Amino acid sequence: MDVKTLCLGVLSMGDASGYEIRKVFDEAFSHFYVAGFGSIYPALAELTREGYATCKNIEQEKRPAKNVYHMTDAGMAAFRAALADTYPSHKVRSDFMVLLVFAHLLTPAQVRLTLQQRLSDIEANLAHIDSGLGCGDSCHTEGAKFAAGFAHAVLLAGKEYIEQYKDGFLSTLENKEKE
Amino acid sequence: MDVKTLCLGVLSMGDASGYEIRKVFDEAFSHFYVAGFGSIYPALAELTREGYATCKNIEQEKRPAKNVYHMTDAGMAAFRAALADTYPSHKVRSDFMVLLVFAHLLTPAQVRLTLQQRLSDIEANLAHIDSGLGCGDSCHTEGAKFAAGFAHAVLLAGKEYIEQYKDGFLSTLENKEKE
DNA sequence: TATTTATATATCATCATGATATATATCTTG
DNA sequence: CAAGATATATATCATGATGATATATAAATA
Repeated sequence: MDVKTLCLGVLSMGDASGYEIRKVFDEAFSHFYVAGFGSIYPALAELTREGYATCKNIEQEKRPAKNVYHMTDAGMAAFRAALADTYPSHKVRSDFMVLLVFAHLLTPAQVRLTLQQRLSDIEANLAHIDSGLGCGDSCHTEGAKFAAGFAHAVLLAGKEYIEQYKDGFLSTLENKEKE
Repeated sequence: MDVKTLCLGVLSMGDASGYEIRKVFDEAFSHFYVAGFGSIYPALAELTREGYATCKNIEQEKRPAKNVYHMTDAGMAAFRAALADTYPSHKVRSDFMVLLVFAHLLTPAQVRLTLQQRLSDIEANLAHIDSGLGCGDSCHTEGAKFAAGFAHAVLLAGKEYIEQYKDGFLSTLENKEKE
């Protein structure tokens, strides 16, 4: 699934500017998709060119003007078709796990810090879901709740695994170092 | 962390051709990093150009010749430096979760299939780790074992969540459809 | 015998990333 | 109160990753 399709998804929840779409990615979608301005603005420009969205320049008081995008019927049809055609892949790209696999090339202190950083990131993510932002104001559907629950369960399992095995792992690394 | 750095990591475990490096990505690293030929070959070419690896063309009987890469001391130093400088990020890109969030735009049958596909992918991943390939022949270090255990715990939690809440979720979607 | 799978490398258009630039206004902190 | 940080808003660009395609051979399978 590309950023263009996901922008259509955000627009299916209501009209929005590029900046507002980015906030949805950052807040509601952050547990399963990352996208920045560099992807979103070109995507919106092409959706407009293809007739899947229309763009209206809105003047604001005490704020810069914004370009608000609105999804067309063709856009909605394209989004439904894209969903029906999407395989439910689930990919992880984890520098955390790379550091673990090559832990023997780091000092035990560096590995300890790595584990602590991952733990505090997980805790921040869990807090984000618990606060309700993981769903977003915009999407309080059954599907969004199920997705948030899934993300929560997965994060919690990772946290518990690290907490349970961290000390044993670090001791082993420290002993190997002495040899 | 880019593909170039991870290729250095694979070479730190022993000399290898591009094709063999790809197999390591596919087998040992598949739970946290995806990379194909299109990324690996250019990365190896640049590592050679930078003096971090040397390349030797090896003729084989009944097989095409291969370019075997060997890490230099400068390459090892660069790899250690890159590890020390890497934040332990952990990013998910999940079309599965996108489909969940927009489940109201699919039929309940499509959502059911989506959940089944994810479950069988998770089961395949768990079996891969249980078989020992998740660590790879090459890396049977403490770090690789810890990483494999982490991946296993996270996958299992996802599987259990889906199994536990799947039926309730699908019933709700079916009831909403009747309205 | 025919097809698929495995070994092996290379290239390329398309897409995503992350940084940088620009401009203004509000909020916070010392 | 002034300085700096944060929030609103968009655009661009070099670099890097993706996924597909091309090419060639041999072994395994049907």
